[in-house]
Amino acid sequence: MPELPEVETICRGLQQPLQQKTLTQVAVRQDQLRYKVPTVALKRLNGQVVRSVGRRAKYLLLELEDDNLLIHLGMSGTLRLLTPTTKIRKHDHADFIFNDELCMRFNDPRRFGMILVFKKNDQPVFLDSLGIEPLSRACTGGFLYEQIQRRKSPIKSVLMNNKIIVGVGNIYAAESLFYAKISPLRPAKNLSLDDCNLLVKELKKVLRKAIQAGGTTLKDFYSLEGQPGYFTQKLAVYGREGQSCWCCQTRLIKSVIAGRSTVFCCQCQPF
DNA sequence: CGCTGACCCTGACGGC
DNA sequence: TGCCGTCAGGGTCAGC
Repeated sequence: MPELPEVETICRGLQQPLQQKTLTQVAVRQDQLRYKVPTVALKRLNGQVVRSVGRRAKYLLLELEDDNLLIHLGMSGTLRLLTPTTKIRKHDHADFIFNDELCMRFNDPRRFGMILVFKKNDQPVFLDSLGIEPLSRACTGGFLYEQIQRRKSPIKSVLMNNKIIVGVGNIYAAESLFYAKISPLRPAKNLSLDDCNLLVKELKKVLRKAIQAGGTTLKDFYSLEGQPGYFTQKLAVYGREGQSCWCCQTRLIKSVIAGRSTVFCCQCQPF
């Protein structure tokens, strides 16, 4: 479900409530996720204090005293903050209960999410192989330009490649390409440095705006309080196939790129 | 090495 | 009303 702005919103929302709280109990009631939930390993978290809540790519990172807890929401995962006695819903996989009877409940119908635990000095290698954060200083047009030199796949695929830049999913890839007026189908290596500069600029802009809006621009987003997103019609192209372009009124078209549907304006985003 | 497509699941939705 | 096909914002892996 969530892309980077949504995960960032959840991360910020968890910081205040969880910081310095002691985890007293982890209750797993459905351990089938992308990887089986490590029920046994989770037991050793009991009694540990939450030092910080952070994010890397779309992973939420809860730093405890001796261990780190890694949560990925996959396509359909949600976290809610409630009391432990709140009625269980379908697909509620796990509860993380804290010393003040606060409960963080993980729900994931499609089971593409992950809950992982590891010792602090034992960071999983896959975190190291991730690309750079799109909102970091390291993410520049020059960086992208350098990365695309040998890539002939469509620029949209490159934008969504987590080994290059992390956290950019189908929606924000489409949106940033629209604002940069670049066709998602263009072979990456055909982009100029100017194209890359503009694309990175628009990508950052659209991500920042979404974070400012609290990640609520998505129709399926649920906040920590369980409130659905507004879906404020702020998306220029995503989900607007067949409707007219805000810029030139041309009918927006859909094309499948690397298995993901992509909406764009062939007038504003020439090939 | 780069890239595509299949796959892991359930639920929502549109067409008939 | 119900059944069926299609699609969904992510990530991994086999195979070309």
